[in-house]
Amino acid sequence: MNVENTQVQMRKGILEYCVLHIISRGEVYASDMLDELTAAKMIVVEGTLYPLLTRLKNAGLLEYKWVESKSGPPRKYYTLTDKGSKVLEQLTKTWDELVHSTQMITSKSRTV
Amino acid sequence: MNVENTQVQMRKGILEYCVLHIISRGEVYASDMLDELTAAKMIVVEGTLYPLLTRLKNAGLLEYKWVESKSGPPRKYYTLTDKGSKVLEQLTKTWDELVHSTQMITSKSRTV
DNA sequence: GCTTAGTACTTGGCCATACATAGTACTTTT
DNA sequence: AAAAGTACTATGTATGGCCAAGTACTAAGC
Repeated sequence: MNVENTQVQMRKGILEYCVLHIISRGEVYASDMLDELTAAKMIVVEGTLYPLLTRLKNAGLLEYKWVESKSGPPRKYYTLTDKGSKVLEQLTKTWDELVHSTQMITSKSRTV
Repeated sequence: MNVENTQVQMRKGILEYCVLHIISRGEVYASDMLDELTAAKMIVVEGTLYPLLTRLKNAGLLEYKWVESKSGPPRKYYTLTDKGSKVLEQLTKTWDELVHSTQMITSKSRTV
């Protein structure tokens, strides 16, 4: 058990929320998302993002269309489905509550 | 894939941070922690908390002493070790950064 | 004294996800 | 035709939260 590992664990689930949010703002493809996630220091690698997108698509939260690219192979541009929007709403609520709960606990100082 | 599952995933790692924080405030035993975590709506069950405490103890972050109880079996009262305090500091930083990163992403609104 | 209820802690198995790594397929450049 | 770059796929590992059943001790009821 080390700190790095806990940091990895902390990202679990939150990443899904962030990805849904990014897609909710307009059509994007994987590399766009990687750039934004990296910029926000929500460090993610290809091998994490692509399987996540596939999971979300299979769950019916996303859909995509192929778009030809001028510099390389075609890209999958993702958009949220209605179901995806609903899930995003729920996750937003969950995340807000989680932050609130954590704050409730970590804002207390020692009583001894 | 369902929302509940993601909610469970979101808790990963964060729970560890919360537990360390609770213990950092003074000696407590498991039921105390469960009460506080439940009060903060950070829903946790016995089967999650006890193994977590054992992991943290084996990692050298916690130590405990048995204390006789007037109403039931003896209790393990936990305290943080020096190592535990250091880890807590790091996790605090990690958590703050994660909240910040998530905010960076989720505060943007759609550009389309 | 024996059973019942309550409290505190333990254990084993399951599942989902983040990650590492390697690989496929297509396009453009040289 | 070969090399480099881009976009996506596939497989295997490790970890932590959860469920469910179980152990052990104390106190109360009959």
